[in-house]
Amino acid sequence: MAITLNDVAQRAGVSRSAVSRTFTDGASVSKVMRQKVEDAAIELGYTPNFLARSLTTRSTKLIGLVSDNFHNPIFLEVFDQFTRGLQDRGLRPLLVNLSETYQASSSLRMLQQYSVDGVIVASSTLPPEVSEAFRSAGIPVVNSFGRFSLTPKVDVVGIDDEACGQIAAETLLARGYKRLAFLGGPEPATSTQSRLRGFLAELQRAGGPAPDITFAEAYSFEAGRAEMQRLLRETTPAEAYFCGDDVLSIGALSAIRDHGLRVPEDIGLIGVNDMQMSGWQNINLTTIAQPFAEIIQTSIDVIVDMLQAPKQTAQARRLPCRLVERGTLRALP
Amino acid sequence: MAITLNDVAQRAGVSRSAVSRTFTDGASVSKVMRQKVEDAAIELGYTPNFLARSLTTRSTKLIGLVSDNFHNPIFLEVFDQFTRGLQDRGLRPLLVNLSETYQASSSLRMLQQYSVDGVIVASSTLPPEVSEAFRSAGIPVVNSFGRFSLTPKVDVVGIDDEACGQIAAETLLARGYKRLAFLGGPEPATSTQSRLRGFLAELQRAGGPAPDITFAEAYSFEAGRAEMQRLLRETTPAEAYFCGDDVLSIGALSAIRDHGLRVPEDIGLIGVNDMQMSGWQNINLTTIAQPFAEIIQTSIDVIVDMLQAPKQTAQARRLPCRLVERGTLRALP
DNA sequence: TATAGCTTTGCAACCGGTTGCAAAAAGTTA
DNA sequence: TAACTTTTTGCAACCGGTTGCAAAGCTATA
Repeated sequence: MAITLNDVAQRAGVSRSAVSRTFTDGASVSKVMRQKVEDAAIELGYTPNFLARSLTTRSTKLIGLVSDNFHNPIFLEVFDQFTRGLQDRGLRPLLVNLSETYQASSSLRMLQQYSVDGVIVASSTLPPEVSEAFRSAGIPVVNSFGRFSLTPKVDVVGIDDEACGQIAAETLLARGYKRLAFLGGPEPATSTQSRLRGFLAELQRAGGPAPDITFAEAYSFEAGRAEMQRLLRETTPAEAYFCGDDVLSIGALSAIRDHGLRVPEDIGLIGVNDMQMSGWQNINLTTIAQPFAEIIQTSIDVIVDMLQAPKQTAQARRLPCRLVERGTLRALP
Repeated sequence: MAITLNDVAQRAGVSRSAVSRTFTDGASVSKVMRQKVEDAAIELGYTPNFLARSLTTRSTKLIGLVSDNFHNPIFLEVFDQFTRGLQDRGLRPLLVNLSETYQASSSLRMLQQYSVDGVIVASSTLPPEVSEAFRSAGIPVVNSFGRFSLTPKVDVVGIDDEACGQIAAETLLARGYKRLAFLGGPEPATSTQSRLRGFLAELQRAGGPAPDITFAEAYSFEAGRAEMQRLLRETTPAEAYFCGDDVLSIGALSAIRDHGLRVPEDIGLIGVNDMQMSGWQNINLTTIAQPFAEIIQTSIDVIVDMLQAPKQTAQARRLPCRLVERGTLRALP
């Protein structure tokens, strides 16, 4: 069916090696040889088979892109940029969607079977063991949006979650908010824990009062809304909430407004991520932006480096967050 | 580095064929042989190389998943379901993100190089030629979310855009709206044109007045917002708008509210898609739902069938839309 | 126990490429 | 033109598997 290198060689009246060489750059081929081969190739519509080639070259240009975040809207930006970035470098993303039915362990086996050149684990909620398993199997791996560590077992690119909590605290205090609260993502998530830690540390340093602390069931609109509804029903609400993530914040925002309270007049709200919808004018959420583009670009750079040179020791990189002022916090006094 | 079939054969003291056979089901291997091989394989941590295998079996289980919709939030649901559905059937999605810099033609070449078993083109905006190119190259292809045709060149699974426009018209008329308008996606998009056609036909049939017709620059929040702002500034707004898509509707919604008008009291709005955010209580958009799950499931079924049996003639399937009542249209009289 | 029939196994060729090596061709220099 | 380089080319082995075929092993029957 498909045209192979043999067909082209025969058509051009040359050896198989000759054809192979004209299609691998840096190989020694004369002008006239190359011409003959290219003519034949075009005539026949030949395309080299990458997978066959990979057998000997030991490089498939396939990168496993594994995530479990498919429901969070930040996924939109993240996957758009990852796929483009990889494509721009001639790499191909092989997508893995982890879920209850598709476990991390089977994804390792599967990506091994496909001889991926490397793996990007894009998730802030997956445990480090997922990335480490790839490394143990000898596959270059980088954990994007992962947790910072001074002694990481795999390369990590993410934000400084504690600094993020600190920015939230500083911002809220600067605006004169007194009764503060933290509304986190799922309690076991390390990202939520680190943000909380940074938040508390800064409040304490500034001599502020201890905040209320609660956690939503998931990083989702419904979970944020449900938790805020519970808070409004069962507690005296705080003056301002630091929410673990934007989609959570938007859920909380809807609960507050439905309860007849105004934002930011009655309650202030600050999120984390700066996803697309946070900027929509009917949401207009004040938030701490994750530098998506930089994290993704850096992750790709790291994996590309690892493909070229065997890995050195693992390194964790923290990229800076920044405050994005919108309409859910009252103005500076 | 990696363990190969040879290593296992040697370790188990058997031939290469024996090892191969224990790992291909349906092959003839005795109990004791299988035991020996499996022991050696486990001991060495052997995983068969799928790509090498594909050379002779002519099947990679790789499915190209090509799209250009990465910015539209419906992408969230679509990709989550596609990746899971493919995984459940033992297929692997190789993702292609079409853009200005990465053209359809190069994606064909690239997917050929990787010998994908089939391709799913998931887009309502890409021209039919994109899918047809794959078919011409002999690659099984299905166009998900594509346009219906009585004589399709490739298999298509989508909704009936005209029926969708008809539902919109019926719904608006039933609520007693008189001055209607259509706010479409980009004018050249066939999905927008078909929805408009169905909308107009039904209005005419019912003896309703001709609607105003305008188009947004893109299927995006900003485009919907900008176009609605222009309408509010330059025209007398209609009583109700049928918007080409949810994200567009949400943009329009924000413009209307910013303009000091109420929805649904002053202006009614109905969208298409029923994406996740449309159900968020602070958006609460009345819309016509696309049956995402069914479209995706059907698309996968179609491609799987094509993998088994050589393709018959192409067929276009239309799956039914349904109205989702929320809060952006006034109640029935 | 000899023979027929079925199952299991290994050999060797093949899938579509790449690449080290040595021979052939072309280019330089004297 | 001969001798020496340098470049180009083809051969053959290899990458990690699969598979048709025939030989070997086993079981059942007479």
